Amino acid sequence: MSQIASIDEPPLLRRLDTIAALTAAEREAIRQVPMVVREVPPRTDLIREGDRPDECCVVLEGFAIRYKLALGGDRRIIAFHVPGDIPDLQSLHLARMDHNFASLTAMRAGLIPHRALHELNVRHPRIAGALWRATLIDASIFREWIVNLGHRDALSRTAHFLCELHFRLAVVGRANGNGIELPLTQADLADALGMSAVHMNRTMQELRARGLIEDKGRTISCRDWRALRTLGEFDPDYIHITPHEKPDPA
Amino acid sequence: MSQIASIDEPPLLRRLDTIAALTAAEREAIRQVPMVVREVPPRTDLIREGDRPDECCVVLEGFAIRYKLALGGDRRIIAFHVPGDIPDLQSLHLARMDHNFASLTAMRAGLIPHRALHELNVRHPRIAGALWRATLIDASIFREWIVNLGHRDALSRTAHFLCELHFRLAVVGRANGNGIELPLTQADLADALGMSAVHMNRTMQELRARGLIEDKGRTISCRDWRALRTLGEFDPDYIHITPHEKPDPA
DNA sequence: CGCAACATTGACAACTCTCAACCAATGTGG
DNA sequence: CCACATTGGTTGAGAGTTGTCAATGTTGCG
Repeated sequence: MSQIASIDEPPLLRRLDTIAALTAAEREAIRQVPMVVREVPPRTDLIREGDRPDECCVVLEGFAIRYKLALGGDRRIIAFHVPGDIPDLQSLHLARMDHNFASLTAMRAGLIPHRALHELNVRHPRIAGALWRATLIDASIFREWIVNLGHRDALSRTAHFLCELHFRLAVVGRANGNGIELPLTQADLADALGMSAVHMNRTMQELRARGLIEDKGRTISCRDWRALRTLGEFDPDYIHITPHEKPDPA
Repeated sequence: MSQIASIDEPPLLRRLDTIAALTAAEREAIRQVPMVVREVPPRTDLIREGDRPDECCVVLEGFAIRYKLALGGDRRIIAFHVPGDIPDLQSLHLARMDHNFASLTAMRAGLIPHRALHELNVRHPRIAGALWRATLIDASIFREWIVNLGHRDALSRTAHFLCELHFRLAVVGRANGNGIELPLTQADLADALGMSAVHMNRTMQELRARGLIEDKGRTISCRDWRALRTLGEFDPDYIHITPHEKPDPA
């Protein structure tokens, strides 16, 4: 019924393999979808609130965020995206964007016309189901963020975020052993985690002091993810990876 | 192409009318979907984390919540549901529940087998689109909660919540003028808004002291929703009501 | 070298939590 | 009808967490 994705699988296919068991025909159909590849500079808006996009964007390489702007112009990061994600998949059925979507690092993006996705959905109902499921996983991650922001203190909130990032990167083969790339500045992190940059800084120091993380430059590493998971009450079930692709639970 | 829902429209149809312009045939197909009606006592779990439901539940009357349980057993409310909502629609494509779903008040629930919904989706792609959209609106509300919990203080957080509730009730014709039913205890509210019950109490007092709300029993009313919206930075765009059904923006 | 972006620090204020008690409304049993 | 238990709302005091402001390091890069 399905094959395991190889390391050099295109990011979208690799990601879809983690949420559905696709047939060879379905995989081929996905490969054939027309996609325009575009190199996006760091910190560049791709979609703004109020836009009505007619294409979706796959993250092929690099990192992206979604954010909202407060009345005062403050930015509130609401989601973080890794290769294989389709951050604006919702635009397929929800015409008006209610938030912004931007690159964080330099990013390679794959643009797929809505029309092509609609055709794919009609021709391959199981792919439609998989895409629907992708948006549902998106929502599940939001729910977990609600818990994280509403009910955990700065330290475990940060631990939880790092565990989620590590897990999601591992799923698509982007974790380097114990380390992950963390392209967010502390101010970005603070914004995503609902705290001030100063407190974010002190929280990172506390994590380092406890020996839970080490960071050199843009990379963060952790000798004991289990300890970090305990601190952050992290349980990856909410990311809904199908068993056949569940990554090493180290 | 579409008709405006009448007051005594079944809640699901009334809700779907606010997110899609359905044809008479599509509306009839929805009416014909087999649904078992069940009376549910207050505060009763309908679905637990780990369950794999084979039906979806429409809220016909009353209120429901979704929540997660922390390791220590603490409950974290992640969503609030009003008549017309299908809180577990995600189970159609995401087999394993990652959270719990329970009645809050006495509730009339309509249970629809997944099979029937899948058939409906196959036969009526535009209904499938509308249901997909419903799950996307769900996700949009989660995003707004992320902003609310992460970036607003207790007072405006509470104001925002009340505005959302009022708006969503108004959409399905369940607001009584300036008042709404608020069946949550202060402890429930505190839990949903990520604060302690004591602080919730003081926050409600502050809202009353400022003349923004009045509450008698299980009902809350507000003379000036505009002021409350300003305080809560509430803008209903994220609820994605289609223009033809947009309720009075008072 | 010198700028610019990011990280870090200290002092202080503000917000929110915890604990522990008390009040008010409601419902039940005797 | 009252005594009592239960639930939900309220209060006060004190502690803990987090935010703000303003300044100082540090690093990378033109």
